[in-house]
Amino acid sequence: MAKNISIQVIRRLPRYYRFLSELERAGVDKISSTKLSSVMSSTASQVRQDLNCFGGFGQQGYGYSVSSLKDEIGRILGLQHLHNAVLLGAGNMGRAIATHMNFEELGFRLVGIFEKDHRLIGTMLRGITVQSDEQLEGYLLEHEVDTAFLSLPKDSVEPLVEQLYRLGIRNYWNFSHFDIAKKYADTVVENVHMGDSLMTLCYRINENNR
Amino acid sequence: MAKNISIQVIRRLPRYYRFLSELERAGVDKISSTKLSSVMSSTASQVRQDLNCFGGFGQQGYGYSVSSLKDEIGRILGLQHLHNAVLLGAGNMGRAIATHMNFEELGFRLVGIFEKDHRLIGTMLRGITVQSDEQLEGYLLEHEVDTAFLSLPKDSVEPLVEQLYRLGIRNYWNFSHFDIAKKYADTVVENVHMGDSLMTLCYRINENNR
DNA sequence: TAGATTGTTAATCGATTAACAATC
DNA sequence: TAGATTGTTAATCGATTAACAATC
Repeated sequence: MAKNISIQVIRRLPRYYRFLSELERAGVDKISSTKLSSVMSSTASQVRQDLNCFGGFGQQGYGYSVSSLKDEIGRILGLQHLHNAVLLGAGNMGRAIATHMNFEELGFRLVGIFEKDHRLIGTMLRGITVQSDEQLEGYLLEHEVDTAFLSLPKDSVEPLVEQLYRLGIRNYWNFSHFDIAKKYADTVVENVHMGDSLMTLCYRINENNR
Repeated sequence: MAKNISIQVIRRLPRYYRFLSELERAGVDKISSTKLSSVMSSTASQVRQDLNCFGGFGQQGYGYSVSSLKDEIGRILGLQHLHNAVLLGAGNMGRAIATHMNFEELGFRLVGIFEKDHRLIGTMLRGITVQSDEQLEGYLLEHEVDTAFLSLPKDSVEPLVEQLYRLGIRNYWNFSHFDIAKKYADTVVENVHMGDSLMTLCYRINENNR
């Protein structure tokens, strides 16, 4: 049982999963750690170390079976059991998330969308009717939801997370700059900070041109 | 001149910048590394080490001036000089990016949007008319653009990057799964892989519930 | 069996943390 | 001056890489 896997290894798992899915689709049966590392722009050592955090999935002298390694990593990620999630905020970013992501392949099921702006309430996204944020509490009390996707500005997120936390939501996919984990220690928070990403790109462009 | 700053440090710079901007807005004049580290959920040592990669911005016995440290980090990131960028793909994600990001505060200026789908061509986003992808080459030849934002599916990105690279674009903000940096070694690529982010969240939720 | 490639231990490298002299 | 806090060197910690025995 997971002996404290480092976050670096965890963040590589989705990439292994993606590359193995591609190889499987391309009809590749087996792959060595050396070949897999070249696809990953990594080293064979790292591939073997990473995989052996979870078990010995290879066969000496042969390599790894693509499809069964892919399945193993999917299982390690926990993609087979879907978490019900609500999306808070149906603005531009919320709509992009709702329509763009294949949640069911990523471990989640989007079950409800909530929004403050009356012009958006009642519209449909991905077959889901956008509800008023006033209906959120009632909805959460009646449905099994454990995760919230937050695509609202920071100032709206702070009071919203208070409500969500009170209602038992502990897992957050957070696009805002509100620091959920600092205020609520027993939460699992995955931040997507696209502004930080752009600033990092800016730095690296300038660094590159020196 | 930047003595090979580690990517870990670089990725923390936008966070310093954000927190310092907040403190400045809140009217805070000075801050110690200890206080800044608690805002950052980091250590005082790390804050001082990070900052001293770029110079001694503090004053012994006093701490750091919030506004001038913020300015310094903005300058290090290179936010004062805007890079002209085109957005390729005006689907859901592209529209969210175009309308949602404050590019001018993040080191970029969005100057053109291009799309294949005829239903979207001619629509306006952020005051910019969406153009046909057939006009891309002509546009790039006539305008000074050094960066492309890619919000299209992987299969469209591969041939598109070939065209962009040929036209001299070396900097990419990439939302697709096409591995630009592997094929073109002299590019600067910042990937945003939201699917990977969700899978990581899934892993961590399950890990947390064990 | 011989060749290939894993699983795993050891060595290296680099990042984080601690300590403290310098100094405002 | 005394107190506070930096800048910087040294110590620690952990991640990556290398090496190689195990084994298919």
